Amino acid sequence: MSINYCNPEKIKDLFTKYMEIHNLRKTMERYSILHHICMIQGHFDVEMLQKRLDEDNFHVSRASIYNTIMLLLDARLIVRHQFTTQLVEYELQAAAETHHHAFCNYCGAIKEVKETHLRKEMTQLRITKFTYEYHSLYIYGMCSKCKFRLSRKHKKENNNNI
Amino acid sequence: MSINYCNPEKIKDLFTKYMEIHNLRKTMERYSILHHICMIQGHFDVEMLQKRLDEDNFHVSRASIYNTIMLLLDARLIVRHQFTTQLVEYELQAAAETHHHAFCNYCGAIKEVKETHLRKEMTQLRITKFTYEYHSLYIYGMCSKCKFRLSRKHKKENNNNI
DNA sequence: TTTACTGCAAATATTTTGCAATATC
DNA sequence: GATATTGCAAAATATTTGCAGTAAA
Repeated sequence: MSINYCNPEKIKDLFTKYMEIHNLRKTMERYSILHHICMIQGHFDVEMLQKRLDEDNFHVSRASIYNTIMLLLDARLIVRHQFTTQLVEYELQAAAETHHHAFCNYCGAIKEVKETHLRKEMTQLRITKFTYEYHSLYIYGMCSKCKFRLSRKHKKENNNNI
Repeated sequence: MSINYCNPEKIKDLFTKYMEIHNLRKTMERYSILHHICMIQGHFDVEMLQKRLDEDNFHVSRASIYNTIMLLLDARLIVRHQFTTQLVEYELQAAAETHHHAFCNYCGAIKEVKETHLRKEMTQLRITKFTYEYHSLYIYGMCSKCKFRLSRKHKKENNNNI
């Protein structure tokens, strides 16, 4: 149930500005990658992104995708998530800043959590000899489905022992 | 400047208890790996851990190190950090819970931040349909050294333009 | 005695790199 | 026209897996 709170045109303009400042070339590949990222609801990984581009008949090499993702990270237009060892995911910064992430340790589900109070506190955090730029907060635990499933399993096992 | 706030004996006992509950075998390898982790000040990676074990004439295979790390993560005795794409690091949970981490985007330095207020708030966080177990908070920004270095570089460039 | 665990090597997965071709400025 | 960027394939890196031997229970 994630909504992209993004304005694709605005994000594109920010990227253009970023590339101009850094004397980078504004290639079709880079714009196309960003465009498809804006079209994805929620998280994505490199695999998924390339598949979407291919489906849209715009093939971009793996190397270029990694290159562009690096630029977008540096431009602070996307953020990187890694909840488990296996999978690296990304998300539009514009979408990510609207919520925290709660990860279920038992089924891997990711729940988006609105919590403006905490976010405000952290943005106001002052660390000595350190200039705050951004942060990431991941909350780990058990989702309600798993809690229900595991409590039933537990009951069943106890009954079997009688 | 990181201190291991660990009591190796206590941590070993917790691991023993964990293995007994889960019907796992208490092997020399597993205890040796945990022992060496307790001896490391601050963060470590798989490479470093194996090197330390080898230096102590206790060779353990890569596979067993990964296996044991997985158990220790599951037992909540160590935590996993990944500040960048390249490097996965681990840390004793007992040490990690005493601080947050602030990562410098420009030189990669990791600063440990004492901030009990935030930690308490997060532990008290209640999310609907979700049972909190633990969280991770990373703060990203610029350390004072890089700020100084970059401001000097900037000044120098401006002078050259005159 | 049973079988979980280990070491080793091979397999898998992910990301980076070298280089010739191409497209941007 | 100069050169940054791309695609491709190969290389580098990190993690997992299969299997035979070993050791914990």
